Amino acid sequence: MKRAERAADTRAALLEAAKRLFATRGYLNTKITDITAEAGRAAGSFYTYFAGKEELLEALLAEVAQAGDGYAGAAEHKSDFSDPDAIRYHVAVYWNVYQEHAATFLALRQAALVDEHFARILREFRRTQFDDILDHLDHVPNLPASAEVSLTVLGSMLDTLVQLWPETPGDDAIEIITRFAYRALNGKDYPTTSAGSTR
Amino acid sequence: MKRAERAADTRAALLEAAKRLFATRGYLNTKITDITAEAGRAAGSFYTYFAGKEELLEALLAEVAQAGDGYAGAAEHKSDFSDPDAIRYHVAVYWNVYQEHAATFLALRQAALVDEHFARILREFRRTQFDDILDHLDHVPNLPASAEVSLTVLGSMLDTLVQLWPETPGDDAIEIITRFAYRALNGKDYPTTSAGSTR
DNA sequence: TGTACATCAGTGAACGCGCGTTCACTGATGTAC
DNA sequence: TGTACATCAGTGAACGCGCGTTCACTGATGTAC
Repeated sequence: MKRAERAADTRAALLEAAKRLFATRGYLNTKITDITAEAGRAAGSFYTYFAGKEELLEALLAEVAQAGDGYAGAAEHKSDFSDPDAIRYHVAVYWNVYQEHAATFLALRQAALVDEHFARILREFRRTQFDDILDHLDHVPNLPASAEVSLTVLGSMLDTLVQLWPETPGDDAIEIITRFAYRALNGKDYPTTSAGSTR
Repeated sequence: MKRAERAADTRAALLEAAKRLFATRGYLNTKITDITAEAGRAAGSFYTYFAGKEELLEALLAEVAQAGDGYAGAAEHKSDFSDPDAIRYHVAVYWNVYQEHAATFLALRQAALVDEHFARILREFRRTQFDDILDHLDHVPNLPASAEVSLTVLGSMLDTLVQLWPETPGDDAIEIITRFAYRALNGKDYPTTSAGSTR
């Protein structure tokens, strides 16, 4: 095996091991030696690739950012939240991206509690999402509060649920949240479709 | 000054100092020596009153429980969430209790991330609240999902907002959340009252 | 009321554990000729 | 193609920092007579 491959393997093994441990015990409870043990390497190897746990988390965040680029240019999507399909689309994207990178987001949230640097990253991440969607409320005629406040409440809902229901089948969760959000934003229900049953 | 008074003073000073620090830097970032310094005592004094940071948090939780007893027997309250006043009442109680003990709840949530014992306490606390309110949905005719799921989503919303808006004037926050919740649960809006303006 | 001794809150330097981080070493891959 | 040396991924024991925790000591309050 070539040197470069070997190195790439070890780096990847450390990242994978970290994700597994973050998902089970959380970021704060995971020691660097736990990660190297889980990855089947010696403690010292860690520092060949990362200056510390923080830098490893940065690497995981870079993975997310890269994966996110796929969605960035996503074809035309519905963007008027007075249309349930538009809400459903956005909820689904959020839900799927989150599930895919659940361990990383969990780690980021925990790191943000203890480290101002990651707190800032988390704030900026949320702010970006917020700004990207804010205009989707422009044509909702009967919001429960200002657009900013309505969107904040909505975001907080999603944020918590995605942590609370790690095992709920995606489709069910998406439909429930969509219906909840639609009702709250529009002040009325939408007709149940074939995909819209809540049970 | 009598001995007993002196002791009570120190214990109280430690608890107050801890709350102040938890509120600003968080539970996980607060060292025991930070607490004693903030309270103006020597490091060793801490252990006269608490076996560790965990036991201090237990004492803070006991304060909350004691304060909560005041609400427990609260006179008849509206309990049908198809009535906006019933929602508003419950949101207000939750909001006020939370604001009062914000530092303690923040500490509990952080401790739960790292310590299974506190994770259990937090789960049980939420479960109690859940069980106390579940039947309030019995007479809502058009829920967006099952009562259990609807209530969970509602709870997650409250939980996050109360962390997110520490400075929002209580009345505004309560009205916004009430309107949001009413719409989501009932699939329609309620008439705006004098107290019901959202801006 | 006064004196002698006991008790206890409070102190802060010192100790030691846990874990992050280093570093001399090994063996395998890569390079030069 | 073969040999000698250089480079580099990986190892794990040892080191040391930060912080929780202890403990001998002080001085003030309480108690006994």
